[in-house]
Amino acid sequence: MDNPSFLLLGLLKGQSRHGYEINEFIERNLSRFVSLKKATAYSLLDRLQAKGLVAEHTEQIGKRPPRKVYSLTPAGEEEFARLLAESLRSAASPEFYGDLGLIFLGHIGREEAVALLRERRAELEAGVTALRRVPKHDGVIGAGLHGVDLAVGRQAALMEADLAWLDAALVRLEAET
Amino acid sequence: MDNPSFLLLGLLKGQSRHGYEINEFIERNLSRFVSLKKATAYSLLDRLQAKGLVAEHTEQIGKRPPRKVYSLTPAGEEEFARLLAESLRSAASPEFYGDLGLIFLGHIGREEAVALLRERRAELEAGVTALRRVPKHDGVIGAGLHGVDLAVGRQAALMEADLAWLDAALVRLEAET
DNA sequence: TTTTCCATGTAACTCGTTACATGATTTC
DNA sequence: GAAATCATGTAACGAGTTACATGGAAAA
Repeated sequence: MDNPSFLLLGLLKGQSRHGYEINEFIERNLSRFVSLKKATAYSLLDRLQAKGLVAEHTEQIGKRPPRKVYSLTPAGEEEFARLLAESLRSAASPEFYGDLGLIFLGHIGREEAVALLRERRAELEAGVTALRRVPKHDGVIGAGLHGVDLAVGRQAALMEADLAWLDAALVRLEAET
Repeated sequence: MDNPSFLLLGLLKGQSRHGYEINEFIERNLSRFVSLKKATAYSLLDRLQAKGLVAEHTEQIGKRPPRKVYSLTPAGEEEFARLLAESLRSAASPEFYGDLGLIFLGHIGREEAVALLRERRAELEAGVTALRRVPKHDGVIGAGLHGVDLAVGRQAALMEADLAWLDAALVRLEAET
């Protein structure tokens, strides 16, 4: 059970939604953080239904196109609880693949490397500033001290640490003969 | 052009290797950081050759099985340089998908959440300790102040920041009514 | 009246994983 | 004689992306 499924189950927890609505929600509120394409969401909802984790019923309002409304089944509730516990429990160490550039730093000239890392620094700083400006999502999903805001806070903290590390690395790199 | 390709091109930079050798190298030196399966590497090498980024020639030593030795073509050198610059330049913000658990924290009881986050804390702390103990890879890929060691240092810094954030978050969570 | 919104989907494609297959040769 | 090493692959599968298709209703 992977992240996309977890996301969909979470959005259906305590609230039925139809596919289009789910896609809208993701685009409007979560696009900064996750990327789940429409087609993927639709077909994933099908698969979740096939697995018995969500139930589907069709409804039509006025002359609008009919919608498929999904809601969690008991099995879905259980699975969501399991995934949530697992997600909170495990550390999911900050990505490493993005560090391939650092691993291969020896294949580029020192000065060029420094120049590129300075660009990275600028981008990172802009990213932190932008994140700190993100409006409060409080209540969008849960209530109280959690939800999107909590994740945003963690993200900002990590990016600030990245910035600090990068500054130190630049100093060391420039001190190299 | 994605991470797996970048990895393979980087391993071929300045040094021809055959498929088996590449897989061995990844397993022995990089398994902590990247996961690229054998079958994937073999077929990816084929694709890279089809794209003209690597050249292939077969050699046989004694009565051992014949090997396919790959090396970068000029186009491959160029592509690698491009990918390296791009990788160093871009910030590649520390993963967010792993934060889905935090986003859905509102769907679980406060005490249970705290208990799970404490488990996460322990795991994270163990991870940091383990990382700090990673033996120096200096010279494995490049030489000097870079290569795997640099990436390990960044990773450790990020994990320590994560730990600090987590502690603060726990304090706030427990202060909630 | 033209564009945007609502709402769902299909088809073709690429990518990565798993499990399996092969067969000689060196090491224990 | 058995096991691990060397060395490369294939086939089947699932997941995700892109581009395309549809068609009525509401808004500009």
